Amino acid sequence: MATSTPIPFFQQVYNLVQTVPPGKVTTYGALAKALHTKDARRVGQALHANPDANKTPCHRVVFSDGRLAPGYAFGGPNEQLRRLQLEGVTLTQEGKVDLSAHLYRFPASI
DNA sequence: CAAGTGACAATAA
DNA sequence: TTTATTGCCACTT
Repeated sequence: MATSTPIPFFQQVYNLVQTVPPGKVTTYGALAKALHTKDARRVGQALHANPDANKTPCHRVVFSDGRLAPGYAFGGPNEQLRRLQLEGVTLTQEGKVDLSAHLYRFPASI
């Protein structure tokens, strides 16, 4: 039968980000790989279009360098940084997330 | 329908 | 080392 509705790419991003546990972070590129795509930009677009930050921990998503996003949609990058610290994420002197300690690994596939 | 837009990442200089 | 450029693709207008 058919009629199976293909899940929009954005929705898959939200769904995947929601699987990231607190105290852990992930990168745009990692999310893109988990979705079998090459563009981390689509992931960022989805998070920016994020309708509900309370359901989508977009603050747990950082650059491949471990840096925070340039424009957090709900209070600025400062808010994102604060949430990470509240969850126990440690930052380096450069203000970057310690990916070596908090980078989350996704399950086999989605 | 076509063009524009964009929370990135990798490479070049 | 930092800055600039390119590639890439789904969503919005």
